[in-house]
Amino acid sequence: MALPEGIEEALCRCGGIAGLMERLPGDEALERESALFRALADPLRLKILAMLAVQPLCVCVVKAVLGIADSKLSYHLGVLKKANLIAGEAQGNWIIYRLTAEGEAWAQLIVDDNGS
Amino acid sequence: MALPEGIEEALCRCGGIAGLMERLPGDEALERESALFRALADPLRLKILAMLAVQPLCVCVVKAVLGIADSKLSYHLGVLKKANLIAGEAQGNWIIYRLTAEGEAWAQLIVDDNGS
DNA sequence: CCTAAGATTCAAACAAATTTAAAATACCCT
DNA sequence: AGGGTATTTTAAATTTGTTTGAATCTTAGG
Repeated sequence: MALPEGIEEALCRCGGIAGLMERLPGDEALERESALFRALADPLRLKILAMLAVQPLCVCVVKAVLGIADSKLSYHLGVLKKANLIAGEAQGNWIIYRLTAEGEAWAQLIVDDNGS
Repeated sequence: MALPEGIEEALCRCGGIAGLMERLPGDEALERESALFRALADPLRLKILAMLAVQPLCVCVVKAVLGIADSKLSYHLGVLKKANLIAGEAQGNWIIYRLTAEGEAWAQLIVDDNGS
């Protein structure tokens, strides 16, 4: 395999193909990180995070703001929960969701860059 | 709609449902951000970003490291390119990909948290 | 020109995520 | 206990994203 000038030399300096491979994150780390991004990869879910960044909310308020079906909302809340971005706590008839520490960090990023 | 204690009061303080909606990022911002996360939501693509964080590389070297089919790699490079995370420049027979400024920022995050 | 190597495109097959509507669960209140 | 509200679960239908292999494009070099 011939290589373009510049690349070959730089590649040698970092140990060739083998050296490059050693520097990369392991498969489980990549799997874990991509799973997090997958949870963030939906506008509805980002909107939920932005809402919960304002204050903890019960499902019914989130539903009122988004205007979507119960089960659809429940699905998306489940995705965010499984990704450890939010956590729900039952309080009487309601379940109140709030951001986790990790969720807060990401919500910050979303709200900061809101294009407004 | 009755609400749990604490939530209703806090909700009033921020302008009720209407007040909450005003605080959220607009649809186009959410669409734009979720599109970025969608591009990051795959372990193979994160691995490519990690590689390019070491140094710019031609497609053939990336392929040698990942061990996947040409067209598969091309697809994923296309996704990253469309998300503005990488850019390719032709040099003779090769195309050399490098991280964009935005790509660098995200690659940093990935490499930092590699669990090793 | 012709060929070979590097890379992309296309369409079909496949896999994964999302939506929908119905049914189920859990809790409070009388 | 029974009824009503809030939320989740399930399974089927749909949509979206990914893989595969064949065909195409581009460029360098004989």
